[in-house]
Amino acid sequence: MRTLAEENYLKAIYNLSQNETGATASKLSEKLNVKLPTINSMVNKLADKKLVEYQKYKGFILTEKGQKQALEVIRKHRLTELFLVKIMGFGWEEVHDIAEEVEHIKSPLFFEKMDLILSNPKYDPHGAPIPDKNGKLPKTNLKLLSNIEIGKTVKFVAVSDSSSDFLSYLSRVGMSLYSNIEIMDREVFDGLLTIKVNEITTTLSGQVAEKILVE
Amino acid sequence: MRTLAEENYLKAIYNLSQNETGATASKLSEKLNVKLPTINSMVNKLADKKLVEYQKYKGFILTEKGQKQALEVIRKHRLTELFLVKIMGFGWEEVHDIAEEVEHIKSPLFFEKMDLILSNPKYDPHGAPIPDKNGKLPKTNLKLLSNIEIGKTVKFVAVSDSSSDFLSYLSRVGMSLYSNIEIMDREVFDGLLTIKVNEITTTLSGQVAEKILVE
DNA sequence: ATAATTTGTTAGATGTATCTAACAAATTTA
DNA sequence: TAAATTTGTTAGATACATCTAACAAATTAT
Repeated sequence: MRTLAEENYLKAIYNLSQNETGATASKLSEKLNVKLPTINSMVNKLADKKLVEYQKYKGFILTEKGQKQALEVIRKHRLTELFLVKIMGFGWEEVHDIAEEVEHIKSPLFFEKMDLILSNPKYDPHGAPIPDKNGKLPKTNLKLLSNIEIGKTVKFVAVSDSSSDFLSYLSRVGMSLYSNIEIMDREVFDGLLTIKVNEITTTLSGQVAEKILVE
Repeated sequence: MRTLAEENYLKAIYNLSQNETGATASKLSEKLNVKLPTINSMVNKLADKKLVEYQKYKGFILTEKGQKQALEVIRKHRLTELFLVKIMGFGWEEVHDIAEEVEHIKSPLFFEKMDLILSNPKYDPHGAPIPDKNGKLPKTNLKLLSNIEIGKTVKFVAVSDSSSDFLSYLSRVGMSLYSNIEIMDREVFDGLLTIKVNEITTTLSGQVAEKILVE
């Protein structure tokens, strides 16, 4: 049986692989808060199980089997987040940590019921796509708010950081998913951004703008 | 931090202590599906942590601290069962196994929200009392259906077996919680019981009658 | 292109939870 | 009560997931 640690490694490798930089030992180490030698021995085990492929001193990639398993866990995570928000009344900034625990529940029935109650949802409360039962992801074509030209108006559809701190900050400045954002101005020096959301003009730092996904 | 195994031992010891026979190593071994030497070393650890008291070759009892922790887990289990039935639409025969997993979620917020949604419920879907936040249990005065005199009418308020097999059987013969049961006849030889529920006459074996709690 | 730094690996230890084999105590049975 | 059985304990092994210390390879900087 898949252990808790294994599930977390698969998920982390999957998530890192989505970035251009790919999944390396040190990145995993940082992400999972685990020392490098531990990463090494665990990845060796995952390789023995044909879940990841790797060669010494190169990065890791998930095999098809590994990716399928990673997506199962991610499906559980995202379904849970949406369930927590829609059915249980949590705020979008509260659900990440709870879902990190719930995603490891084995019972398929539990998640099938969530899926049913939520009517086969496609996106979680942070705009991330929910893989379907076969691990298929809805295609999305997202851009970073930090790259949009001045003058354009875009729709806020996802965040790339689900931490409570970040999401609370967004809520505090009145930004919520699916609102329209008009790009008023951008400071060349540091990317400081002036935007208009719901008739209100706000200023966001470059770091924040990089975590906001729009279309 | 409390481990998963620890929580399961505390819960099992608590449950066994409720029976007259008390919690012994071999009973725990059977209940947890773990060999005797494992029980031994685990109970030693729990004793080091002042969660149980025990002397060699005697049974175990929970300390106040151990009992408090056991009741926390039991609270989570029973809240979860009720949530699964009332909010998620599961049948009472489906929820035990799922709750066995969910009860180990750490997030207090998750269970506080369930408690809120369910309005501080007092009983789970099997009639078992839900400990409150301080570990207090509502007093109940239950009798076994197998001990009720012929001619009496009683109310079905709980079961002592939450397994899917048992509960599906009860549903199949039309018995659900809070229905009134009239004792028509009892066979002296084997306790075979004839009862009337909702105008329908049914026969239950002695073993089944022992798992049905009434008042 | 060599030195310094970063990144990755090996070796060996630790804590948790489990096991089997061997034995000891308590209880039951003849 | 002595033998048989059941129940409990000790000793030692194993798998998992982690660690530190030491070293090796790859990358970057001088």
